[in-house]
Amino acid sequence: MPAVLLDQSFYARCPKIVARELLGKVIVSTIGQRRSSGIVVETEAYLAQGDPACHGYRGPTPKNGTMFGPAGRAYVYPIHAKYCFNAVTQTPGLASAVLIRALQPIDGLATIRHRRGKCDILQLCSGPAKLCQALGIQHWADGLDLTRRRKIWLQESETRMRSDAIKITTRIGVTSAQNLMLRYVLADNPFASGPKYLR
DNA sequence: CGATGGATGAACT
DNA sequence: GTTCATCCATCGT
Repeated sequence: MPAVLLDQSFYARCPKIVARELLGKVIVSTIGQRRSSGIVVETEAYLAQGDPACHGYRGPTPKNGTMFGPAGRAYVYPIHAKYCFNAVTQTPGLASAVLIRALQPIDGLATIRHRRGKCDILQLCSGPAKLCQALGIQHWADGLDLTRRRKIWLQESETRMRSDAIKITTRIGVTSAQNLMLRYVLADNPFASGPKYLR
């Protein structure tokens, strides 16, 4: 019996709620006939209103258009020769999303290690660009419908997490709105990114 | 067409 | 702590 796919009603909510509830869910990639997956252990919310760090803050552009579209789509953008993966939240017209920042790898470890060129399991998906490389996600995935079981999707976890304690901190790497507590991380999880005091 | 800058990551000291 | 390679949409000539 296949795991329960996260549907549009899951994504079509406030990004703070979605960011919190995505922790412990599983992201699956079936790119290149290879399945790779991991448990989401760290997310960040980017708000439609009052959040200058959000890419949609200054209105729609060709680059951020996906953020203004329907919930449950992937918003993938290039940064510093790498990519970051977000799930679009709320309703069309509101540019909000949740950035997936770190995973605990589950399936396709050999594929992930090959894509990453690294061996240490703690370093495979501990950062937004790292997990994109690990799962084979690139700019072509921008706009992809995550509510279909096609190439990339998110589903309920079939295994219980060791701990479900959640730590909330400021976001990593943003230069504006540094005061907002919008980063969600499974407490003490070694697969998360950032320094230890942020876990 | 060249310059710029960013929700980064790796390799340094 | 630091530097810097690299992508690509956007913006200013």
